[in-house]
Amino acid sequence: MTIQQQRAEETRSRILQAAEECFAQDGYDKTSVAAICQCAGVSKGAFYHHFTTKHEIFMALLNRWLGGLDEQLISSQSIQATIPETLREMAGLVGGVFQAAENRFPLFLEFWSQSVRDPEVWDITVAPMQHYRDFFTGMIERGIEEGSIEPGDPQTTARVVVSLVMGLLVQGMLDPQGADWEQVAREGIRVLLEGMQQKKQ
Amino acid sequence: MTIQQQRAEETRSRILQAAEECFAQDGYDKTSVAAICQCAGVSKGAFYHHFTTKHEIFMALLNRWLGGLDEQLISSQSIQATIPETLREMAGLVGGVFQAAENRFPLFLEFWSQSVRDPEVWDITVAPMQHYRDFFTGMIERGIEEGSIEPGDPQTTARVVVSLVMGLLVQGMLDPQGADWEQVAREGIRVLLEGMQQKKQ
DNA sequence: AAAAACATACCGACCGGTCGGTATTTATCT
DNA sequence: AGATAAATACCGACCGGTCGGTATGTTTTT
Repeated sequence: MTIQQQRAEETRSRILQAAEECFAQDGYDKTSVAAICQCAGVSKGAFYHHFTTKHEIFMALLNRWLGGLDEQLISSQSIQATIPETLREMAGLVGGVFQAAENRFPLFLEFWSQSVRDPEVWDITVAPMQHYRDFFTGMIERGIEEGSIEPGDPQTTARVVVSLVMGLLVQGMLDPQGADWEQVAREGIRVLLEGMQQKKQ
Repeated sequence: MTIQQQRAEETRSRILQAAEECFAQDGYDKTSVAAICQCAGVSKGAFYHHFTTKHEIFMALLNRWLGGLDEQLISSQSIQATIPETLREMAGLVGGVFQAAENRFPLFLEFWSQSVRDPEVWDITVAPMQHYRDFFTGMIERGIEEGSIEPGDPQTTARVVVSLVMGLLVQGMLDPQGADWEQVAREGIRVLLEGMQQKKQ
């Protein structure tokens, strides 16, 4: 990689960083390209050299953000543990996720809001949801196999889990100080598992 | 009420209706006052005769929408039933709520998105959440009293319930065709109750 | 010198809000 | 009851300003 390419990529990432901050702070529409440029310390020419459109940089951010999120969650499952144990462990991670992504949450809402209008945004916003759905469906199925979860429709049960997590996310986004959301997550998963587990009769 | 007042209120509600449609379709920022006027079939003068600001009509819509929602939910609790029965019944209502408010969902997301930036919007958007929290807290407390729910922190449990409902809402908003959300709601409440109920040992 | 990486000046479109004017209804006076 | 004044409801041209995007020039690397 040449010196010039290095420099270019540095500028590119500076612009991305600045755009993320601006979008999170003021929303997509109210963030002007000029504001992004000023925040990044570059000119408009630099911006339009690296991105063809304001919309494009928005999509770039969305992809980067979702990619990272996905990686983090999938890698957090241990193999030797029981399904309920794994789920409980994942609930414990919620607090970390909240803290790590706290300032990106407004951007998240922005994505959702845009996805109603823009099919392109919809695709990559809703896809992860279905992805997690499948992920949890697999877990539930294995739980039923190993006998730790009561037989039932894994699809529906998985949707219930995802719904709970989504709800936690939204509440955490809108009212971060409203509760200890990590604790609520743990309690929620606990109760859900209690309701899903085989009763010893 | 005089003829002139009738006429005025008719135009006013026409503008409100048009604004609701436009905001839901294009979002707050991208909806121009001119577009609202065209959709309502009135002039800009009429608009600014009835509302002082674009922001004001947004708030008017928000208030109207939340008022209706609140009424609907609170009135749906029967007194003679057991707490778990009441909760199950409320879960059954979800389908109706979804169908009734389907085209308003984008507006809902818009409200949330705005609430991150606008404290005024935040107040009246997040307040209902706390309201429902208290509402469910009361129900859980009564459930504990009547012995149908295992003792624990009613606050946290209530937050779990609200989270589940919120998550269902979001998923239903973003992917209405993705599942039979009413069924998921019923199943979710069922599992939660199963986990919360006193085990006969 | 050719190309990449920027900078700057600028354009046309649009938007929220204003304002002077008009038409219709309502109140007041004779 | 008829005339007149006042208030209400509404119209639509217009303005200051912003914004996304472009065209062109300048510097730096290859």
